[in-house]
Amino acid sequence: MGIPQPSLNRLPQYHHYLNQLKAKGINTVSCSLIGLDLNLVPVQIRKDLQYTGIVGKPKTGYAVAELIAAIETFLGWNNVQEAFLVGAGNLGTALLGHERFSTFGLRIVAAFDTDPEKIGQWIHGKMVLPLEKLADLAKRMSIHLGIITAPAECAQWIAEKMVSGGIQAIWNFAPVRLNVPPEIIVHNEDLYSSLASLSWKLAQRFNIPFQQDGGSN
Amino acid sequence: MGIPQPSLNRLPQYHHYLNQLKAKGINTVSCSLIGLDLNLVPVQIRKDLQYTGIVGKPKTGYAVAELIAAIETFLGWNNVQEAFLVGAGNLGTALLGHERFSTFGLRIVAAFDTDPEKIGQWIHGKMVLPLEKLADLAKRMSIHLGIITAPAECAQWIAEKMVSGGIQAIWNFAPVRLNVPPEIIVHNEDLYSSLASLSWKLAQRFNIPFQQDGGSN
DNA sequence: CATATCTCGATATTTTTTTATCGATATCCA
DNA sequence: TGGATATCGATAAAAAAATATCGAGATATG
Repeated sequence: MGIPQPSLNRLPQYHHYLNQLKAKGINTVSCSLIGLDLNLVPVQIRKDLQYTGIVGKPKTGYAVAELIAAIETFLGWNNVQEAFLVGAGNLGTALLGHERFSTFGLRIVAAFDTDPEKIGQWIHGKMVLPLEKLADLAKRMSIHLGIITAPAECAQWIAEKMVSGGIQAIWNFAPVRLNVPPEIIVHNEDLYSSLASLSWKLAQRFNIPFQQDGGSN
Repeated sequence: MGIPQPSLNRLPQYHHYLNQLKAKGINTVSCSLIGLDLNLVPVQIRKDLQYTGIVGKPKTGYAVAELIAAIETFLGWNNVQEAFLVGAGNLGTALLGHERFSTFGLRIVAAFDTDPEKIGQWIHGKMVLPLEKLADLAKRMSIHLGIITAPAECAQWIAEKMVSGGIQAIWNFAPVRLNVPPEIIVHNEDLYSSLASLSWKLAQRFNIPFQQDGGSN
């Protein structure tokens, strides 16, 4: 893997924080400061940042701009990936509207759906196309990334269309495990899974009110 | 913590899978089978399930229905939490429309916004109210869960309103770290963070095409 | 009814991730 | 200019999570 998954997940957090610093005109930052603001121990931050290849200066810390650039380069955020999105429902529409994705290396170039009502519409400047055209278009436009925001029932079928169109990575918002060839990168964004931790913690709070662990994480 | 975070995150995956089995009329399941379908090693599944308190039978495995119930009880999904959502934009609308949340212990009862255009509208059967009313209503209705789907700039301010209204847990979709009292449970749902792993893996794929690790996870 | 096989649950081991420690070095201040 | 201090980077230790192993019990089969 090269970098631990948890470190990978923290990098965008640093990225966001550093951009705030930059906006405030702060040019240099230490792990101690980041840790103070982000509630993490400095050593961990230092280790995470080391994966990006950045080097800091003792006593001073890191150059904010350099650090931002290092994270972006490391994550591949400076060469923008074009993506197709399938499922122009509520969630799909939300993602299509997220203009800020382009700052994070993602540009959704078209949406697909099977609903005749939706096909032909423009959502946030992107045309909704019939799903049958996906594979062919993906090939011709060399699209490597697909986003599934369709209902769980259709997800597998959509994934197969994506794969047949040469798509290499799928960002899947449907709560199903996709069955695809092993070389395809699948990232599941399961809101229910996320909700689970929250419910559990909340349930704990109300069932065992005397044992308040106070962790905000 | 009681249960490791990764285990907690896997439980909904099992839950979903088990429901599929149930729908197919399968009454009993072993960890080996789950593992085969979900691409996990049986021991890990067994350990995860043990946290829910379920006991299986050698040779047979677990009773599907019992197992589903055990997970739901463990996660607190059978006593539904009512929640307020703030930010009736694209993402907020998407979440308001997710009727299935109620199956997972979550019922969004009202939406809030500051935009006069939105206030008074009904979105998926939920009224959009002015944000000023949040704290008071939360108190009166004993709402313990808040969902933030507003822009990053407003998130901190919204969080404070929630806290003042007695809300105990916040599901935060804005990409900012919220500054709240330590006893408040905050769960950040950062799409950019999620995107990071995906971008990184995709970048790896295109930069080092000869080192195909083939991991679909 | 005995034996082979499967799977659980518990314990042990390995791996991964987090946290601690320490010497080296850059900056600040007297 | 010299010493105090903060912070990095590297190495080491600790904690957490994943995986392996094994005995015991349940079911099927001959």
